[in-house]
Amino acid sequence: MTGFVNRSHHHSESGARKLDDAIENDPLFLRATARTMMVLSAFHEADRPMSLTEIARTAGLDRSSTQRIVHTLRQLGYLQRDPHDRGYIPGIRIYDHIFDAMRLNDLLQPAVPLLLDLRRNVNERVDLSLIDDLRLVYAARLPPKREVLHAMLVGLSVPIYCTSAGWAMLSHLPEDQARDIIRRSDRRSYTSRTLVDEDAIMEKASMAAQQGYVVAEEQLLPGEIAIGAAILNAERRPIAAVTVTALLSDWTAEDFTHAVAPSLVQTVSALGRA
Amino acid sequence: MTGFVNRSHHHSESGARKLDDAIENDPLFLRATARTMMVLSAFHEADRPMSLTEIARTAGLDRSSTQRIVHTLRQLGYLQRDPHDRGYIPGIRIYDHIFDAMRLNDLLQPAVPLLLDLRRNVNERVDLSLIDDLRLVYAARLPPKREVLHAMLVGLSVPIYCTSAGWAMLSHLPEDQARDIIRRSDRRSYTSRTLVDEDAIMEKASMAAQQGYVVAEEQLLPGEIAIGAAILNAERRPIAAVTVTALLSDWTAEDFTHAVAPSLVQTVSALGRA
DNA sequence: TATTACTGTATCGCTCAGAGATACACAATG
DNA sequence: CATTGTGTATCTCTGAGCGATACAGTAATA
Repeated sequence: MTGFVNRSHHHSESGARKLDDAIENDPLFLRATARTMMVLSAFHEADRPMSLTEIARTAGLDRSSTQRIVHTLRQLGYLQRDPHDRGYIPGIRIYDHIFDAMRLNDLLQPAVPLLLDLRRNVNERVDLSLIDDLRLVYAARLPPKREVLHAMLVGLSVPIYCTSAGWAMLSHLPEDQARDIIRRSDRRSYTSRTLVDEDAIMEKASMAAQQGYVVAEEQLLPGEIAIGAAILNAERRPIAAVTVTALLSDWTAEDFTHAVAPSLVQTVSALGRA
Repeated sequence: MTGFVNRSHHHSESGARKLDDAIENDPLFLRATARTMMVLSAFHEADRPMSLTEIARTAGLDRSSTQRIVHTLRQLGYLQRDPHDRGYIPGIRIYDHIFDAMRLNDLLQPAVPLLLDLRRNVNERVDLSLIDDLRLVYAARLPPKREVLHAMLVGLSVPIYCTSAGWAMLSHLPEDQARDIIRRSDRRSYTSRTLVDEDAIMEKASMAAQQGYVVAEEQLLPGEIAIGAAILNAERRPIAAVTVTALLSDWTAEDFTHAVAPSLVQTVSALGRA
């Protein structure tokens, strides 16, 4: 158990399969570009440096093509050898791109001060996540005092179907779209309390619709409680969500809700207007 | 003035030029892969959504090729249209890769708790940066209470020649390598106090060598003071640096140094052993 | 209202970039 | 010792994709 929720719900249907379809029908689709990104994506599956053969297998390419792509990406700084020369790892140039992505995201810039205010009010972990099909991807994370790396990492993704933020997003979608997301999700039980039943999840979404927020207890991790609310754009479609996360050892569910919900709702509504 | 230091010191010598060289001599170098990454890199130069033509010009490609690459990257989620449909911006899939890069970096994982300890001791901003040729790239950032986005962004890069962390790195390199880095740097004066003279910079490096840390006053931003120290790997080569940054309105240089230096030195030495 | 200059999008031949088979030196296994 | 991994290198043949060209829509000019 690595503690990372990522890597479990991949969005690539066996990688190469999707590629074939695109090539057939789409004359503008470049195989070479897709292959390049598939090599970079191969590291999603890994928890240690990867060998050329491993990358090839994971990306669904042959060793020769992989060799050339890896070689090129290495020249460019997007891949590098592990410090102990045990394999390849993502290179430092990746950092440039996340910087650009966040810099050019016009939700993030105004969000940070408001998120900091929220954290000061509630004094618990505050995260902002962006929607990506079936996932929520953390884009800004404000960890409390004592934390470990993974709680700080931008880019961690969690499923929609079993998170408070996810339920809050579902509550702002038409019912058929919401159900479609739930159905397509690979619903696994992260804890004994994880919701996997479609109707039970829709129930949570409707609570979110009524209240403007929704609470999730022990959906991803035992002992964890989270409250989430969605951020809507001008067309009232959900584009992001804010989550406050705490430990059940510190709060009862009711106390937590009463303490946090008002500030949270105020924050997301301010972000929606921005 | 955007407040971002990035985008000033690019590492690509006109982009296309470097590509030509590589293709000539290197049979394993894939033009298509390089072109793909050049399209993604085009956003380094931008501070707003980019049009196809802008991307093409910045990446040094023609519009047709750019169209196909952009189209493909968009299908894959690495690019997306701006919410207001004013142009292209980096897509959400980028976040996956930074997550992988940080997750697989075996310096970061053990570093975070130590950096948090350090920040608790000094109660000022703490950053960990990785070396990349002439640059330092922020990989972990612990902002103090009140901050804005850019102070939190992983992937921001700053020059080596005019930062405390950079001087600390230089102090652990052979003199010729250090001077080479300085000479190749595009030395601009960010403030009136920015050091641009090679010997003056080497002087700072030698101070870092003696003390194990070095202080930089108003090198990048007026009113800012920073203290940096290098992290060495097993072969005693500098691979990263830790910086503590504060405001001159809160500290005199001496007070700051006395308060922070011991904790900082202890932190980097612990990280070096890890 | 025309005009000019942008957008994004689409089509189509020709050709060289690159796919993929194959080989090799080396290291770490059994 | 054989086996299976690693990274690296070389070659031929072909179809992926280069880049020219065109077009509809929009925005800002005159």
